[in-house]
Amino acid sequence: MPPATTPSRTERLSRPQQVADAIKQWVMENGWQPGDRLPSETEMIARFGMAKGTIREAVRILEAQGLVKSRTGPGGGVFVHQVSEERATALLGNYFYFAQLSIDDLYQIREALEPELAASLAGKLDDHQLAALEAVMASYAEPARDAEEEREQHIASLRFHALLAEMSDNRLLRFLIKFTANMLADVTVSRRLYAQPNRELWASGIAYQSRLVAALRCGDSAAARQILREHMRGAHRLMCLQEAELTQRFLPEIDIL
Amino acid sequence: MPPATTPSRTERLSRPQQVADAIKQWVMENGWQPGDRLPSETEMIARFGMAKGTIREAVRILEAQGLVKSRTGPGGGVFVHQVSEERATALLGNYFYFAQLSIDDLYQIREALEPELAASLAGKLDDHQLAALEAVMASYAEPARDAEEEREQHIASLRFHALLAEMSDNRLLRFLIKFTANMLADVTVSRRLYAQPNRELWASGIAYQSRLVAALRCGDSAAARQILREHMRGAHRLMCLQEAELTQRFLPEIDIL
DNA sequence: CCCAATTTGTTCGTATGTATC
DNA sequence: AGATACATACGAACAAATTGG
Repeated sequence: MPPATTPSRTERLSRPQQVADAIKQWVMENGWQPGDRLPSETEMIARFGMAKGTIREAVRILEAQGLVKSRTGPGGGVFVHQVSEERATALLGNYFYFAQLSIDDLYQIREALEPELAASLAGKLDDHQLAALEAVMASYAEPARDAEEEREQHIASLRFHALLAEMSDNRLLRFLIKFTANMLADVTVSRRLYAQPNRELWASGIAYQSRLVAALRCGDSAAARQILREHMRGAHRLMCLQEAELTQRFLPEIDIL
Repeated sequence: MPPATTPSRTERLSRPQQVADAIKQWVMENGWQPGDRLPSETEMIARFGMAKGTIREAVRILEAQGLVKSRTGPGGGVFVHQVSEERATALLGNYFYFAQLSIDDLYQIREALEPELAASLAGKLDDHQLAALEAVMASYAEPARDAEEEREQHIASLRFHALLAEMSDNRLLRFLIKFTANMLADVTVSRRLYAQPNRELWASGIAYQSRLVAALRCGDSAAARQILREHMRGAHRLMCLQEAELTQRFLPEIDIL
């Protein structure tokens, strides 16, 4: 288990926080692994010489971070738990909630990471995996007829990229690409960037993704990288236009600032 | 404030978790911002009809995620708080604690992101910022004489990259590069990859960084990208050699597997 | 410097819920 | 069904920290 969350500051830590840190360290020292049971509440109360409530708050802290899980009943208790990807995504998402990431910010990351992902996967995927990618593409083979369909297709298209990321054995790359796609989905949906169908974006997306799957199949790493690089640039450009148009349409008073 | 951390599952949530989610939503609905005070414990007890301990556990959950902070005394209370970068780093670090990221994983990310960062900063830095970079470089102008110095220089060199990242106005890029560098520092230190001074790595690092600062100064974006790309490739190669050598030295029995 | 008010922090005893045998 | 072993929740009292008079 990783080191304590807040070791640097010299400020007085609350007792539950101290206990949480102590438990963390305790788990590390003993090399306890996911699935292993921590001592029961009663034992911890004795071990730390603190009241039940304090111990419980400490356990809640670890639980909120996704590091432990507790179950009631006989054989129950507090168990070491591997932080799930969903939990990690949510926790990191909190950090960027106030940050106001722009379309440009997100695409700068996508333009760097996704071509690299494609290049590293070329020639490494089996028929089953390639078929799965084509199956996702099929879900938006027809252009959207209204805003609702447009939104669904947009999400599905991001799923294509998430699925591709899933196929990498680099867990960090996998996480970062999926996280960025998630944030992009949040931004575009919350800012209604998909209010009107954008036929050009749809058509170019389909074309790029088909070419990409072909390149992945025949193991052409350089082509895969290049295709995804162009795909990202194109999508970036169209998204910014969309954003600009929307800004102009709904917030004309911004001109006078 | 971002949506509840665990909305998807249909499993029964603990009451503190429910309360925490409710508070989150409450904050979002009212558009409360960092610094704003939440209702007092007493009010929440009345509002949710629950015991004090339950409310406190809920607040602890939010506090563990870095979303609120509480202070005692008059004028005290629970306050909405912007998740700090340190907290976000620690929380995401938890996710990768069990994941066993390899040197290759980390450098695949660095090779994709750092050249992009360099390119985007070329010509945008003022004299003060360029001087700051050179100051960090000066801290390892002389080759290390022992393992301890080698470790220090290694950390300082990662600080160079963190400082560079700090100069980007893309908060996501900034965070990802610093996070990756942090994880790399953890891995190399914990696995003693810097036990013996590596003169070649030191010399090439210095050379690349000098050239980089020059390219940044004269605004040559393409050159900056290319230099950092080569720098990362070189460092990656040398780190892997170091890793291989160390594996061979300390774990010879791995051959028989 | 102390005192009083306010708000979170901690304790303890008890009771309830839940899963296993 | 009942006993057991756990976490979970409640409530009342007390402690500690901070602010202002």
